[in-house]
Amino acid sequence: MARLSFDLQHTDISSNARAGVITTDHGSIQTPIFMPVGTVGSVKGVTQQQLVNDVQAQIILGNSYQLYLRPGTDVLEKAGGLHRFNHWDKPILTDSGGYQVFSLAGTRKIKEEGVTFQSHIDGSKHLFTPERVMDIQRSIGGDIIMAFDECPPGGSEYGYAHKSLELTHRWLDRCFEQFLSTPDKYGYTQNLFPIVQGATYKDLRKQSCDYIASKEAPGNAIGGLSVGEPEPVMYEICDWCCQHLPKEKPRYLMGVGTPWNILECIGMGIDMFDCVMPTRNGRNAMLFTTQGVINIDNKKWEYDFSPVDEGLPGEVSHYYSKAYLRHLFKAGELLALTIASVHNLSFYLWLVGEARKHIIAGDYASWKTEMIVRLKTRL
RNA sequence: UUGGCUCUAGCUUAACCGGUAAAGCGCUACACUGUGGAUGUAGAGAACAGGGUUCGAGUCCCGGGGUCAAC
Repeated sequence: MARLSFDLQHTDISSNARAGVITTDHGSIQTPIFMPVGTVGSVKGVTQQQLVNDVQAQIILGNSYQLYLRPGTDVLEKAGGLHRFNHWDKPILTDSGGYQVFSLAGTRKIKEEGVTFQSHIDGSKHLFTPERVMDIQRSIGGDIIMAFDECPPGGSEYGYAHKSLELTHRWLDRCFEQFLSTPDKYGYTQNLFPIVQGATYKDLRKQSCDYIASKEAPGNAIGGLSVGEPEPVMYEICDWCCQHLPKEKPRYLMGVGTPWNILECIGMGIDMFDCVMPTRNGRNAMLFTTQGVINIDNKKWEYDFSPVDEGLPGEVSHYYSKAYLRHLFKAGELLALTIASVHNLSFYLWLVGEARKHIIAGDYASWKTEMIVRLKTRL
């Protein structure tokens, strides 16, 4: 039972992209990697078997805010942790709830101590402090757990971003103090990743990168991007952060993004991604394919009996036709949501796998440029 | 057969006294980035065939359909 390690195997000669292997007590992860989001302990609409066999997911997310509210840490502890509760034997990463408090909760009050907020489920009042969030994530039992941060909205003013960043850093100290003084609960090692903030301001981001790096955590995350700022700004800040974060540790860009976002950011040196887009947009009939973006709800697919995506190796994308999947969406069938989610996740995992191959082959930059044009095509 | 009620967009319903037709759902598109089967935005689409009164009719009259009740 050991701390998470990162074996950096290849650095692309044509870009800053890297290929590596992350090792945890629940197995290893080939990077760059995309991590499906499993908010309440399930990836919406997708079974664990489908995640393993069709999607070929190597690690999934869980959400502290959601799991704390329901079913509650008591149930998770009695179950023996989330891995046993949802029967997922591979690595799990849990988000701290910092983002959810900002995006989901109704009224919230941010103070030095922590955040008081109202549950989006029943309106009940709760207090999240860095210590409390560490305890919750200890109970959930993720292999990777995240620091409790404040995620200021895109376009935040410098003054606010600065104050927010300082608070996030003070909270980070408390997270580490609590994390290091509490034991692993289920016999395997948990790893705490700190999160860079600083909105769209380079000096704040650099300051944050330096502070985060000083924690010497086994991995580092970049938060507060794709929260409303223009895409070029997101790229610029991501690139900047990559330049200032340790090379020998995995870099995790939180909550991003579109397939082309992922390829661009891999080129900057990001190793890990998570995003709700493949599943959420999938449930809303948006398919990401090897040929471009499809809105399967569109009338033009009514009589198209070709497979959802012939270019993808996985079975799901060949098994069903576009016309059939459109029909299922129109009919409001549950199966539509599942097929779209499994397909999109398969595509995302295939995409990062291809990226890895081209990093190792040393032609990532040219492959990426060509690929992005194709993936952005609206079919 | 007689009497009452009723007829407006694909569906369900609005519109002061007669002044030039709105909405929800559905449909056609678009948006969605540490979750949202949600939501938002844009668009297409209508008066019971017909006739009359009137400067002007969804609105009044004749005629037609539906429905309920009595015979």
